[in-house]
Parts: sequence; C-alpha cells; structure tokens
Amino acid sequence: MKLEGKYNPKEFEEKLYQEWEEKGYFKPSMDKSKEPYCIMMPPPNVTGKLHMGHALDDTIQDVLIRFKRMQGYDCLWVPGSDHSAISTEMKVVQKLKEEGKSKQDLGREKFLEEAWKWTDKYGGIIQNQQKKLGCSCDWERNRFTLDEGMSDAVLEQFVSLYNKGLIYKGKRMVNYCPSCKTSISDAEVEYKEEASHLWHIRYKIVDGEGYVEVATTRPETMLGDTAVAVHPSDERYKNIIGKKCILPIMNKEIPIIADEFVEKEFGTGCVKITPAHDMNDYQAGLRHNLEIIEVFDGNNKMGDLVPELKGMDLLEARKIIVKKLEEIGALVRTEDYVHNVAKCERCKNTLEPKISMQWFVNMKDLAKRAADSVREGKTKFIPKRYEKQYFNWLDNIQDWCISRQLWWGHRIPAYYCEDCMAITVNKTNPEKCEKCGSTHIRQDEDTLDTWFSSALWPFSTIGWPNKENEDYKRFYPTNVLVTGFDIITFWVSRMMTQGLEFTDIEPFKDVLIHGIIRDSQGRKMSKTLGNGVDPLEVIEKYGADSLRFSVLSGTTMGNDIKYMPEKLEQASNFANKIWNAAKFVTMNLPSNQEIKEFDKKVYNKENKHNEEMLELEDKWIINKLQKLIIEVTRNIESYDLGIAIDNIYSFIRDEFCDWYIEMAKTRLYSEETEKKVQVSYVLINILAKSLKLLHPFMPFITSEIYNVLSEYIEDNTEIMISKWPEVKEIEFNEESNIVENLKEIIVEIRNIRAKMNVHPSKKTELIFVTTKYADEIKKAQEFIMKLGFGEKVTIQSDKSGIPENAISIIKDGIELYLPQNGLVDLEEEAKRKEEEIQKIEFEIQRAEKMLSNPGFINKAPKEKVEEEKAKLEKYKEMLAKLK
RNA sequence: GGUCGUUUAGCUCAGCUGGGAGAGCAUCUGCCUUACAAGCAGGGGGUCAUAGGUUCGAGCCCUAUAACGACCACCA
Repeated sequence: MKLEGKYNPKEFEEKLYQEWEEKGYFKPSMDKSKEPYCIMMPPPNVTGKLHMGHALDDTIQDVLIRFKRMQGYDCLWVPGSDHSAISTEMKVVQKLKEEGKSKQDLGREKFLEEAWKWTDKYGGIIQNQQKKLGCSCDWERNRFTLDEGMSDAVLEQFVSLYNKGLIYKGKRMVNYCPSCKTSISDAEVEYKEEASHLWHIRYKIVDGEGYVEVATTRPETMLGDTAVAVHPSDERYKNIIGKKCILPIMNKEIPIIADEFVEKEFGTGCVKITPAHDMNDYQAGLRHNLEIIEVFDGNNKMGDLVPELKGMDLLEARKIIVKKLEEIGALVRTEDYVHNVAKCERCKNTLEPKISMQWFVNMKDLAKRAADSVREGKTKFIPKRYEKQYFNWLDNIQDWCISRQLWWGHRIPAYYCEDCMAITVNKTNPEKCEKCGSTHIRQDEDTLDTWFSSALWPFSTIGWPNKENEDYKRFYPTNVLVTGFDIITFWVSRMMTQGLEFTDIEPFKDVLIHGIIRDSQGRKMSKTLGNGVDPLEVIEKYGADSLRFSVLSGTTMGNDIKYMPEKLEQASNFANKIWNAAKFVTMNLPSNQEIKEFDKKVYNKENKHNEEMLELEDKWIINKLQKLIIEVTRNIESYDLGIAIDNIYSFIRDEFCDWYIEMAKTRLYSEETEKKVQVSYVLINILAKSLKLLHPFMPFITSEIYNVLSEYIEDNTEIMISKWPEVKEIEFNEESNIVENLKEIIVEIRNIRAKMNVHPSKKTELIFVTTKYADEIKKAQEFIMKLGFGEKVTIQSDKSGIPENAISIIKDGIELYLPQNGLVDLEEEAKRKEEEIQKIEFEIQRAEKMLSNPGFINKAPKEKVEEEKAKLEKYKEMLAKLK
C-alpha cells in the first residue's frame, strides 16, 4: 500500500475517530496486570460550546492519556459536563422571556422541565466537538452533574457534612446578585474599578458644636445609617466619641462610636455605618450591637423608610437624596473618585451585600487539611508557583455560602416542620418531622452551588459513594488534574477539601495548570468583545492535528498563549511535510516481505543493532532517534509538552527529512535490492518510531500514515495502541559524530557555492585528506557526493597533487579540498579563508583565556576543563592546516 | 496595600539542575534538484528591561528599580 495525493486531514480525521471509538480503544481494559492511569476531564457547561480554552485543556489531557496508554498503562479519561446552575438557569429564563413567560409563571416543576429540554437540546454539542479534536476519552463513562448517581453523591455529601456540623444555616451578610437573583459565594465575586463620586456629608453633633463629616460612595444607603465611627486613637475626635449626631433626612439620632477598622488617614477619618448594606459596616454593627436597618426592599428597590422614595430605582433615589442633602446644607462637597465595585462573576452586574438566611459550609478545618496536603507535597502543582495562589485562598478562607435561590441544580435536602419549626436533613424525602413527627413538612426551596457538586467530580464520576465500585477501586485517586489557573479557587481547592473529607486521600497527584489563550492582540477572548476564535473553524480549515500542534508548540505550562494564525500555518505545513515524507518512503519500497526478513537480521542476541547491516548514515539517524526518544519521554513525563513537540518537530524536519531522506536516496534508487531493502528498513522504522512519538500530539495524521507503514514492520498494531518506543542504551555515538562533521562540511560547501553563486548543476571534485576517517568517508561517499555537489570523491592520506589554489574546508579530523576549476572568484575565496582563520583564532583566544584563568582550572569541574583543552587542541590543529 | 508573573531577533515565543544565545513567522540571496514551491539551499538580524551583587563563569542565582499583566485584599 502506498500513500497518495496531498495531505488533506478531512479525508481521514473523522473516519479514524469513528474507528477508534468502535474498536473500544478509549476504554480501559481493566487488565489487572497493567497499572492504572486516570484523568477526569474538567466538565464544561452542559450547554456550552467548545472554545480555545477547552481545546488547549483537552489537548493536554489527550496527549497525556495517549502517551500513558502507549506506555502500557490502563488508561481512563472520564468526560462529562456540568449543569452550571446560574448560567444555564439564566439562559432558560432568557428563552422564556423571549416567549413572554417568566420563571414564576411556570412554577418550579414546569421550569425544570424546560431546563431539561434545553439541556437535551444543547447538551452534547461540546462532546461532538471534543471528538473532532481527537479526545480519546471513554464516552460510555460520560457523566453529568445532575445524573442520578452524581445527585446521590451530592446528597450523601450534604447530609454527611450536616451531621458532622460542618454545614449550618444562618442569617448572614452574603453577596447577592440582583440580576441572577441569588446569593453567591466569595469566590464568585469579581472586583472592577469604576469611576464614581465621593459625597462628603455632614451630620450635626448633638450636645455640642459643629458636625462630623463622613464620605460615601453610596449616599442612598445613608437612610439606614445607625452610627458614625472614628478610630479610637484619633485625637481629632476623642471628645465626640460616645456622643450622638443627627442623621439628616431621617432626622434621627445615631451614636458616634470608636472602632479600629476606621482608617484615620482616609477622608476625614469618620465613617458612616450602614450595617444592612456593607460588609464592613455589618461586622462593625455586630461588634457594637447596632440596629440593622434595611434601606432596600427584596427587589433591590428603595424600601419605605422615606415614603416618597418607595419602589424607586437605587440610582434614581441617589440623585434625589443628594439633591435633598444639598438643599438642607448637609452636602459638603462632591469629589470624583475611582473605586472597586463588586461584580457578579457570571453576569457582570454589580452585587449587593445582603443579609439573608443561607446555608454555609464551615471551611476552616477542611481548608487547612487541603492546604497541608499540598504543603506536604502529597499533591503537587505544576508550575509550583500556583501553589501560592492555592494557599492564599485556603489560608484566608471564609465560610462557603452554598445555597442558591435557583431551581436548576441539586435541591437542598433539608425539610422544615411547619408545626415545630425543626429541620430534618435526609437523603431521601422524609415523611415526617424527625422531631415532632408532624407530616407538615416542606423542603427547602434553594438549590446548591454548582461547585458543591463539582467538588466531588474526581470520585462521584466513578461510583462514589459506593466504595465497592470497580472503577472507583481501580482508578481513584486520579493521576493528574489539568486545568486553568482561573479555576484554582473555584474548583481545585474545593475538590481537595471534599476529596480529603470523603475519601481520606488527595483526589489527584498532580495539578497541571495552564494559561489562557488570548487573541492576537493579547486580549482575553470574550463573547462581549467578539474576539473569540472558534476551534471548529480552525479544525475545518487546518485540521485537528494542526490546532493541537499550534496550542502546544513553543509554550510553557502556566503561561498565557497568544493566538497566532501563523502558527497554524506552521503546523499544517509540518503535517504536509510529514505526509510527503511518508509518501516518499512508501514510494520506492521493495516488498514488505523482504523488509520484514531484513528486520529479523538487524538485531543481534543482545537486542542491539547488527552493525554490519547498517551504513554510517543509518547509524547516525538511529543514534539521533534514540536520543530523541529519551528526550521526549522525559519531556512528557515532566509535562514539558511544548519542548517535547518542538523536539519531535525538529527531528522529523531537520534531521529526517532534510538529511536522512536525502542521504537515503542514492541507495533507494540503486539497482541493488540488498541496498534498497536495507535503506527502506531504516526509513520505515525511523519514520514509524517518530510517528509514535508524535502520535499523542497529532493523533490523526500519525495514525493514517502508520496504518500504511504497519504492513512493513513487526509492530503492526494501530499506532494508538502500539508500544511507546524505549531505549535501553544509546548506540553509535561515534558514527553519529562523524556524520555530524560531514554535515558541517557539506553545509560549508553549500555555503561557499551560495556565496559565489555557483549553479547547482555545476559539480566539483571533492578531495578528502584524512587517515582517521578514510573508511567512513568511503562508505559515505555517495551521499556526500549528492549533497555536496560532487562529481567525484577522492580520499587520500596527504595533500599531494592538490592544486595550490584549491578551496580548503577543515573540520575536526577531516580536510576537504575543492579544486577551483574556475568555479570561484579568487578574491572572494581569499576573503572567506581569512574570515575562517579569524574565527578559529578567536576560538583559540577564548579557550586560552579560560585555561589561563587559575580560578577556572581549580574550581570548574574536571570534565569542563578537559573539554576546553580538547577544543583548544582541535582549533590549533585546524589553524595549522588552514595556513 | 499584599502576592506572583512577564520583559530574549522586526513580530510571537522557547531556553530543563549556571558552562559558547534558539525556533516559527517576517526579511535578503540563489534554486521548478523526480516526497514536498504548503518546497529546497544559504545568509543577515540579539548590551537576553536597567543598575548593582554572588561566581572561575550569569539569559538563568541574589538585591533594587522601571514598564506591563494576573490574582488576593477592599479603605467608607
């Protein structure tokens, strides 16, 4: 079989994926003799579409899984999706709105029906896109966070934490999103700078002269002020502490209190305290037992403190209040001011701190344990610096607000007795109150934070809480979690806390953190900017392999990646190059039987190559490949995927295509079958092995080509289930060095010819003067002649008979002379030689300087000193020959 | 305010535990050499942000500075 036509990924990518899936290659074998390896895919939003971030995240995981699978591990990669409470509910609400309906109109049950319909309609899209990318995950184990099993896990989690006293219900100030109409956790708050004003207002002091001046960014909250605070050690205000002042508009007396949290330097050093609408004020209010007066109603409109403002929009009311303050002379001045405003991570609207009854998880001990695990190195972050981010979050953690005023999600399994008010928390719907036995019970209306369920992902996906589940027993804990740094607080830290709590072990050994993909201008890709790149369009145009290559080549874990279309060009050019190289290799082959016969002769008893079966250049490329195998294996194992793929790239392109294939041609075109078989064997094997190395990165093209090659080689399984190449001992170092020298000489010949503008058709005699390498050069003369534009290769032991004006090229142990034959400009050649001499003299100076430095001689490692000495000798010798 | 990251060729970025600066793209020169013009061969281009320090030796380690970026904190 031969490869034909041009590289066209569309012709085989889809087909191959189907074959892999049908043959069950994505599923683990559960073979006990193999070591398990497991990755849980971070679940994307169930109704989401693939974006570049997923493409990167999935590619990394697929590389690791495919690599480990080839290394002989029993691999499981579990895909899935997340119900994404807020974002999905928002989408469904939006859809209903377009139909003129509201959530409340429908009621809970009907709404959930709609949400499921929505999920069924848009769910699964991303899975198909991941298939296009080549993800080798086990789709039969695909999970959804609202699945029955996963929901059961959440119930188990909630009830267990509740029974341990780690979950409690309480009235607290939480971040409330007026747009999503739910409370959210601290992690879901984003702060954004916003230009605003600082209004300075003065409150008249009772029983005394003058005023206290406070500053606020939210004058509309002043209606709910219940105190003014100053710093206890602030000399300016010592005498008014304990006095009262009059709150304008409300015309009521509020106390002046002292509290450490006040910054003396900020503004006037006096702060108005509105416990109902500010986190700090709330805390201060608790400390000083202040009355909590809510200014806004449940819909985030003005309440009825001032009848004329009732129901008014907040900003509207602000204007009126400012105007009123101005009228009564309470407004001192207005100043432009930029400050941070809390925004909802989901909808980007401004959050409102709100006191309400919510469910919380007491995080302190859970967080400490999770942090300690990483401190003790039981779970490692790559790169390590992200551990700081993780510690920073966990070490300063607040209790986690887990209740959401949403319907789409896991409903809180708490039941209230309408008779005795007791709470029953139970996995299954209780029939009666566990305290008084009343049947008048109703379930809590709220659902749980999405992240509460995704915190269980590493084990709830494989059967937990059933600890006897085969998958759970075999694959937990998982090996590595691959995700972006933006999700460390949301997800990684929570999986760690819950994993340790429920399974007593870290849910993953490594946490591999990657950056985000930015647009070509370095901006974050976002819907609002419309600068997102659709991976599917990229696949359509360049193929999945090119996309995968482009997100990994030249990157480092943890650093952001700029999207560069040029990189896709590079990738697809590379793929095209491989395609053509493979086409060439399969073009002039002897029969596969002959090659396989040769294969049997090529290894001796010690499983080392039979030297007599191989030519010099064969040994060189084998040596190079062996080094590559070791490199790439190490690179992938240390997660240096960018380095790994670039190493493979330069081997295939620079060594195999540019040199070896060219060297191979003379033998391949020869009439002698033996030579043809020999070189074909090497070509096929080097290609096959480099394809194996490349397969985790570019699974499609490597597979398509390997299917053709496999009939010629012993290891004729499909590449994705073939064995990862191994090297016991690197062979042929010496031969490799000789070829490297010859390559340098050939480059020099080309260089001279290029400088002198010699047409390729004009050949010259190549006279080698060497005693050391005469045999090798003789063996290599055919390819030397071809690549060095020679018409004839002569090898001699001295310079006799060489014309005086011949061009000389001197390398370590090898001299080459090119008779002029009028090819070359004499002056140019003299100049070139002079430059060459200067270069060598410079090298000699450098080495001599180093070697005359006593510090270097005494302190540098011996090998290094020897190396420099050897270099000096080499250059001196070269110089002597040149002159 | 705290923590961290980045700064290397015209552009985008690599550079593993310190031991002669690399890639891709762009650019210039010459080639339709029967795998590949989506190509081949060759070339030019860098005070590795700045200033100190450690070291025989620093792009890499330490200190300070600057610019940009991220995260955390949130001061009204």
